[in-house]
Amino acid sequence: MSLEGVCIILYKKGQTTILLPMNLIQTRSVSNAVDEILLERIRDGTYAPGSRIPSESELSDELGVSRATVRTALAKLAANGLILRIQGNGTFVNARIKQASVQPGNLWDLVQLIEGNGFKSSIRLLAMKRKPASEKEAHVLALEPGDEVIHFQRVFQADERPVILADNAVPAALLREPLENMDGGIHIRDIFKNYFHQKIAFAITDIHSVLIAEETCEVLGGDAGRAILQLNVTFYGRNNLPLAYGVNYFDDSVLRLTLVQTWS
Amino acid sequence: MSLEGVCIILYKKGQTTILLPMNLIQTRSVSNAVDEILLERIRDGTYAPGSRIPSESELSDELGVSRATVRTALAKLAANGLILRIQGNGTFVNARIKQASVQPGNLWDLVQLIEGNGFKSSIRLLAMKRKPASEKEAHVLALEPGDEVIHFQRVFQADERPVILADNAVPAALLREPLENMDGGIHIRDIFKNYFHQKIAFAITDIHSVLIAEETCEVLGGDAGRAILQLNVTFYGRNNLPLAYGVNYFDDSVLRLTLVQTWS
DNA sequence: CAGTGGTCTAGACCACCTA
DNA sequence: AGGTGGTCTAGACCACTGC
Repeated sequence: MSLEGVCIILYKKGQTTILLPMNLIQTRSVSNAVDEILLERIRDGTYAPGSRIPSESELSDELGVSRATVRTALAKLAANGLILRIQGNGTFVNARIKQASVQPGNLWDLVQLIEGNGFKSSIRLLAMKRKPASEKEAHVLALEPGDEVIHFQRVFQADERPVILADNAVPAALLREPLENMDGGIHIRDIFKNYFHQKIAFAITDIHSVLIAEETCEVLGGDAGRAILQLNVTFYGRNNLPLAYGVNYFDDSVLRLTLVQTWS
Repeated sequence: MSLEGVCIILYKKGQTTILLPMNLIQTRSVSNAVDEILLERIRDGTYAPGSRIPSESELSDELGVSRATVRTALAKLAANGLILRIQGNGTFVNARIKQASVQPGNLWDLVQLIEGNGFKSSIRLLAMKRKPASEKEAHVLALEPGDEVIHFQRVFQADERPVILADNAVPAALLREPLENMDGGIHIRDIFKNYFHQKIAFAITDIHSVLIAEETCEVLGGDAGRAILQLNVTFYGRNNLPLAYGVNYFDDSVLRLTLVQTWS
């Protein structure tokens, strides 16, 4: 196998041997490594937009892995809309992908949403407190009336400009570690891992259109009375138990919510 | 192989042999057949919500196919959020899936959106005409000023009640068959196949929040000045060329736009 | 520890497209 | 006809989970 998955990946490009920068490596599996190599070649233009990339067998030979492994990597790229696969013809780089701002499976990832729109994202924690669950929160999180939740209010900023107002509620009973000095900027997956010792299995997102509320307008700015998007996200753990409920408001004239969907 | 993919599928359930109804069969591949069998077992409660389903090896033995084939079927179910897979433990039926109204890859499929909300869908063609492309349409469809488009205006109904106003534009130059007697109710994939001799490769959808326009309100009814969702969909062919541009308006208080997203 | 899902291989055949 | 992606197999090993 010509791929070393430990910390550095070597591969041949034409005649030369390339050392892939370590910061690109986030994988422990060969197919993920292949995925990252191909992704990098698409990004740096080695595989130009619209052009045909090498066939499965060629990639399999070049990288020294089986064709099945190449296929799982290609399947991931195709699912994210980066390549188009046409039976009997070849695999092509999707030239329109830049238009998309989020991956289909990451609608809840606000950082990705902001950066997919070409901004630099940052997060500011407005408030964090423990309080009884609202009726809606109790219903969604399957709590009894009076049960407490931890409530976070955060603002996501694009190039320092506030663009998303995010409210999140988590049952206080789930907390396992003290919340002091919590870094509001980390990924929700890690928040749950570090402070709640839970793994998130899936999320269900509701997309609504609403008139902007006064308090929201004060945070986000802009005209009163305009229509904005409201994304309600419920995160679930492994046994279908709800872990968190979030309500996110943002202006779709600033942040475009654009999804690519490949034909099955 | 104990599966016959031709038109009838036989499989064992406990001790009995089951004849799967023909109307459930839409596949020519073994893994699709397995997928449909498992889907049917989830729907009819053979695999109860939240429960653990048989392991990959058990399914592979029972159905007489290889484990890899079972895995591709399970991967499809997992991608649609119907099952949760936990390494070292098992595969579980997602008990919350009923809450979702659309599959992640089918945001543009308005029929699925309506039926996912539990209504019976029907489509009414309001107008169909040939006219010069608007500025926006010309831009999105890569047309020259003055080029003509075929313009459809349709209303999607949920239990006979109008819920979605859909405008679609297709470059007239792409038309290959006369459009008379066109059935506005068929799938867009088939419209393109039958009348344009084109295959759709992927779609890019933009989600916006807007105040309802007067004309839209006349069709959909309800309060003037309320916020509704606007989905702009561009369909592309194989070589990244745009094939159609659609603008869909609907009220998210009637039709919920809900997506399941499984954790990678 | 045994059983589960996750990864990978080497090889085979098929369906489809282009030339 | 030759090459492409699509499907399938049989077998192997690994990583993780729960007992």
